[in-house]
Amino acid sequence: MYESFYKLKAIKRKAVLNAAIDEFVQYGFEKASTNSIAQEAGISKGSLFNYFKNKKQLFIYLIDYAITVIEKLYDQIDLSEKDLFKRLENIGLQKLEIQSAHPNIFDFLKTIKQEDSNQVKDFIDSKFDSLTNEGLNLIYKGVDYTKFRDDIDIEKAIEVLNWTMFGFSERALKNLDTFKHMDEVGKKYMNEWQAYSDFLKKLFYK
Amino acid sequence: MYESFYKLKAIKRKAVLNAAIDEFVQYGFEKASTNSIAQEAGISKGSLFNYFKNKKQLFIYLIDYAITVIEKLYDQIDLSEKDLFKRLENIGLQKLEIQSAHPNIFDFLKTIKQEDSNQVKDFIDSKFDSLTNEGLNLIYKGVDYTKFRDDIDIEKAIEVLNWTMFGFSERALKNLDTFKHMDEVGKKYMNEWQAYSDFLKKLFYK
DNA sequence: AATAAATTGACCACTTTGGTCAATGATGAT
DNA sequence: ATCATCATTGACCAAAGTGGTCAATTTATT
Repeated sequence: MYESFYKLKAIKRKAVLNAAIDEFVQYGFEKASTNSIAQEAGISKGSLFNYFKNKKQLFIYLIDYAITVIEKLYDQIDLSEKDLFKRLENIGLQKLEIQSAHPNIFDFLKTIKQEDSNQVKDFIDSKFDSLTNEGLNLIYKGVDYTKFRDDIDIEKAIEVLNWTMFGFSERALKNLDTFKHMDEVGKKYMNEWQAYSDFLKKLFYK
Repeated sequence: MYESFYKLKAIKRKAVLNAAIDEFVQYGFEKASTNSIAQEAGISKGSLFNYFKNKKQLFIYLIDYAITVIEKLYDQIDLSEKDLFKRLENIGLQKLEIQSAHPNIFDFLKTIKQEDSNQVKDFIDSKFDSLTNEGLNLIYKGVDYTKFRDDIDIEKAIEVLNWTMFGFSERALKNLDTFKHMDEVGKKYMNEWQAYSDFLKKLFYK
């Protein structure tokens, strides 16, 4: 199916993936331009349509790719880690790693859920039926909630924690320096996050 | 300049404004389609180009409109209210009122800052030079921070509060029922917000 | 009924679309 | 050096969409 695409060198393959992801995130399936994708990826349109027989196939490939990425993320959750903050920190690190390779892949997953082109809607729905919230629950499975203060609404605490993580990572990604190496940047931001994590832990925990 | 547009009935005017805002938010200036705007607003393209002489004028009008809206919001901040939570609640109420008329207007302000079409970039820059962060600082001016616990990092507390507000309103807007009346919906969500506000107040305050 | 004002959508020249394919370039074996 | 294989290119296509116009029609006002 995608043999010619797999044969590509990793760097080029990544460039194509990210160019396509960016374009679909910004404009949606119908208005995404294969011309722009090819140009942004630094390849000719002929090549793009050699790797993928048409726009729809490319889109479908991306969805499957993004889903396997997110499933791998869920698989790597360390269920033996009972501390919520430590567990989220691990997941954050892995997300950072993914995002250093594919900066927009989580946005892509978010936007395709709202995609409304009839050409691809059915396919998307079929893919997400199975995936929905499966891993999201996993994140909180087996967490030791007795560490939380008794006079606190734990559900609200988790929501605030989530929104804080989201806000923090949004801000961090804006400042991402694409020239520096991932492990360097990763260290910096995980350090910064530590401060927020400690801040909330002090408030939430006994 | 825009006489014919001002003569329109309020409902129609609002429809045009929101259709245009939505289109520009989603696709940016260059790729926004005047055909789509007219169709979405329920008017003919001829009318659209009667109200605004061209796409650029329409875009510029929207920017000015959005800026006056946000300036009015800043003007209405009650500086005599020294409690941060109460002050933010007031602002939230006013934002809700604005958003019930123009659901996407804050997104519009956010996205035009990243607009990179040469046709309009200069205009945008000139508009935002003066506005930047002017009102954002106002929100926190004169707030009584002695109410906060002494062992707390107030800057982080404000950030967490902001991210929580953002997360909450994002979620609330997704569930917005367009059929119900604004005051009804507003009451419901301000009630829900109260719970989050109290939750954080209990943690942050002495 | 007559006049003025507002609205329409077919129409224009031009650009962009997704997709094709003959030609060219690169690679490695002989 | 020759040849055969494979990857890559971009000019090219019909079709669709673009921002914008304007004569003709509908609606409102007198």
